[in-house]
Amino acid sequence: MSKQAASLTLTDVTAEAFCCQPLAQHRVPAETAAVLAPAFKALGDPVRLQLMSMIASADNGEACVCDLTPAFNLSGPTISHHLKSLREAGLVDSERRGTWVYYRARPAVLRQLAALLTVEPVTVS
Amino acid sequence: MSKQAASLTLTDVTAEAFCCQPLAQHRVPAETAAVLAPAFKALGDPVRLQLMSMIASADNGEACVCDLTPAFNLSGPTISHHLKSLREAGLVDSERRGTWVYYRARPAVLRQLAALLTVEPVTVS
DNA sequence: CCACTGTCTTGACATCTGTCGAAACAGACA
DNA sequence: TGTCTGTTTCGACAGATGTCAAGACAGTGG
Repeated sequence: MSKQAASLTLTDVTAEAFCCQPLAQHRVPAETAAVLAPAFKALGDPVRLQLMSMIASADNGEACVCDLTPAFNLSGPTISHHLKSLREAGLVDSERRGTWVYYRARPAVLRQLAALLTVEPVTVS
Repeated sequence: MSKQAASLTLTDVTAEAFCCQPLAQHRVPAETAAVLAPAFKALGDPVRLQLMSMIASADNGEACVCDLTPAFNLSGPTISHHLKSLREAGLVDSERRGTWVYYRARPAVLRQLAALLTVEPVTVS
């Protein structure tokens, strides 16, 4: 069978191909909702949505905190707090290299969320 | 002409084609983030994510509150509250027909969110 | 008009969230 | 070692959120 062997720790968004049937085609089961809702929640703040975009669209695929922080009128700790939210939601990874910390997007998770929201092009009658 | 007349209240997600460049291709501007974040926020609760799915995937495109409520171990007012959140986020519409109230998804908004999260298939080197 | 059913609003409550300043931690570099 | 810079954690606080019970509102049908 597939990756469903035993009671796998399915409760991890970062597992590749965790889901997703489009939300508009099949009812999202409670378990799936519990796993994916936190990711949407993380994107549900304007600051985090921008942070996510800045990270995902960065030239080399990663962004330094030192580049992210000045883009907002917010304190360092606050930005750090938001980045932690994104990290805990599985949307980004962080890595320290010397003095600076770099954040990198996890495209697989973004793809899952996008797949979930996918709607058929247009209802042609 | 289109709906863009003058300084249109662009701060409305429900405006067709309000956006969206994929988040991973261009930085999401603050204004766009402010408009779209509430939609993600609305999907950021497991109950609402399931409600959204139940509505969007309903047979005739609409779901009655009387069908939604029994699917959860939550009081009527609580479900109503969540449905209000979805409505205010522009994700669903509601209509009363006689005794029952029906909710219907707004596919255009879902499409915008999906477009925003779209990531290129796989980074082929 | 009155009662009954379905849905929403109100008021209350505990919890969570976004924000900051202060302090702690991690490396670089003298 | 000590100091400086960049980042995170801690502690605190106001405001938002999820939940419920009680009551208000909307339609149906006597």
